Amino acid sequence: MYKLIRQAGTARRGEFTTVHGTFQTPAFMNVATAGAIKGGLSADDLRNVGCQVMLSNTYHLHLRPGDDVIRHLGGLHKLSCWNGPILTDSGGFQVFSLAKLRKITEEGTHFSSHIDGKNIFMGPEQSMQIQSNIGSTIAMAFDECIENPSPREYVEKSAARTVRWLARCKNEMNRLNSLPDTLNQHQLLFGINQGGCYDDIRIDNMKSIAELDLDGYAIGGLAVGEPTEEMYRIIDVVEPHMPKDKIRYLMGVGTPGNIIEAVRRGVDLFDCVMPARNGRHGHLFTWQGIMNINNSKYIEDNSPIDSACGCEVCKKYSRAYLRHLIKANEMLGMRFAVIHNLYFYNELMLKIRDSLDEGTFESFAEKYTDLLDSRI
RNA sequence: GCCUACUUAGCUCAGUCGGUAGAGCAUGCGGCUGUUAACCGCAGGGUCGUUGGUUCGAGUCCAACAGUGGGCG
Repeated sequence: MYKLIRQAGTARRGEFTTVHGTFQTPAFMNVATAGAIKGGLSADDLRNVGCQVMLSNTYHLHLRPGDDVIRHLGGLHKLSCWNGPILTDSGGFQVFSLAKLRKITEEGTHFSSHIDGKNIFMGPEQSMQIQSNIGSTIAMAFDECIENPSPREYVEKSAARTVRWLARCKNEMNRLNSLPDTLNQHQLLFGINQGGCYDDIRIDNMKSIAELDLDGYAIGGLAVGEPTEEMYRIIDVVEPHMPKDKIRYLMGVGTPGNIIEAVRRGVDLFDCVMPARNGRHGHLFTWQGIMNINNSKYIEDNSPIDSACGCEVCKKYSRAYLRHLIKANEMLGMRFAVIHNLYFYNELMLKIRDSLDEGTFESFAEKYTDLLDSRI
């Protein structure tokens, strides 16, 4: 349940209460696709980097170890030892990113497993059943994510189908939550706005899904090919039609600058693979901008990654050591980089919240939006 | 000492019937936005051990020498 604490223009400071605890918004969800943050972080590590919400993936967990297995083991919370809120993505994005061999019908989607090529069918009901078995705090609607730009005719058709799917998701979730042996009978459901880069489709779609009175609303289908300014414009267009009393989630976004700009436009919740993936690849987010620790200029640099950072890596280890570890392909290098980057993202959200509480958000945004996305 | 194999990019190696050289790794740089991603892309880098010979033309065929490995004494 979302509680709006205060507003600064369209920017919102709030909190969201669930059966697995309350988290403060704006918030960033740390991506643990297969039930773990890639780079070797445990649930304890997640707590240490200040994570409030973990995000895992329906599709991946369905394939391995199997959602039935997870259910028998007591759910993903028990399995991973993360006892805070977990949001599961629905699998809709995988249909998009594993686009090779797929067939989308009114019923759902046929596509092949990236692990063994096996044919998989997933529709709204299947996605809800899997997420129910995983026992996540928040389930995402099964949607179709399309690339930008896409032809208007297709976007229109797809967005309308996603609304019909959403109604089916809601019915199925209600049914599952009412079963006596369901892991989490209070599982929440967020709807997802689609409509590509067409303002009127976005707005119509948002109005339609708002009527279903869900627990939260996401903006999907952004940061998938369109220019950044276009993404901001779509948020501006959709925001007035999003319920004020529901949490708002911008899916898959983004860079620190993207997040600040989206908070300014009224978004409460984010997730992105960037801090983890780019970290593993040697790109580190700092309060001075983005650093590529692979660069030879750091070979003998004894200073911490970011002297302004309080993470466990910056407190003890040098740029030279981290560069060495990553160049030497040591697991510890990736782990350190991901710990640092996630700490940075979670601290970014904390500072955004503090600035909203103190009424200094605009000056914070002024100072950091471009700086944090720039290269050192 | 004799026999034999090898010598091409920093490293490990390809290189067809003779037509002025490629890869992987390494190095340097870049990319990554609801993770098929410890991944992907680009770039720099070679008087083909040396000296001769054959040939219109040799990394490639021949000889000698040098170095390295293996075998036999």
